[in-house]
Amino acid sequence: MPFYEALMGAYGPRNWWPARTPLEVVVGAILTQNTAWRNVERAIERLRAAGALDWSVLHAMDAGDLAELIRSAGTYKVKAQRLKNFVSFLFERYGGDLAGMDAVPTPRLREELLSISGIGRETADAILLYALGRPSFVVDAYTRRVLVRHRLIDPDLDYEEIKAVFEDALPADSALYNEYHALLVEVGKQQCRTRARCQGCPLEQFEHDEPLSPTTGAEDAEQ
DNA sequence: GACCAGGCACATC
DNA sequence: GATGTGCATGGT
Repeated sequence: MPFYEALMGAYGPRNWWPARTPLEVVVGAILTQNTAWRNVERAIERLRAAGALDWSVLHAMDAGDLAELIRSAGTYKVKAQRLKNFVSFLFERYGGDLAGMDAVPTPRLREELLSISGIGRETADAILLYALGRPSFVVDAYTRRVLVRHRLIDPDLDYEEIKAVFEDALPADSALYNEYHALLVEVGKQQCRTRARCQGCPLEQFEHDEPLSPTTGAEDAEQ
């Protein structure tokens, strides 16, 4: 698995997602939409101070009050409603407990999450992977940018197609997906940001027709 | 002051 | 199906 190992060798385990509980992962996944993580952390700390990191509290809270608490995360009125949408879904369908989802197969659960207004593909996959431990690969702006810049994928693949590149190539292992995505974010943050060639990038050798990286490692999955 | 940051829904063509 | 726009804060 050279591509993965190149990243792992360069950065080591990342220990993503930076949240304490599954609830915080869900909240963070919604708040970080088009937003720097630092601003999300501030919002989560305000929620914690307000005692609002609790499904029942969030369920009972007025959307306007919630919006004020998460102001630092930007687009706060929109995100407050999106959080409320998720919490309503959680109570209506699963009794206000994420554990209620345990018996639901991942593909169906993903469809259910996508049916919630404000939960798109990346947010749904982040919740599935990082809050629920499901093997659902997360594709984000960094993933796309890094892979396109190193010519490992066609630039006009859409979200689901990029996701499939990984999921078809890798064993359905949530710990692996977790680490892989975290590593892609790390290299995306540090490299590949400008149009200039990535000097010293751990992926520098993975250009042009290098063996399509994410697929290496597939061998273990098949059979 | 422009531009970006771990998107998404909605309108429009 | 593809593209454009609003949402809105905080860092560089």
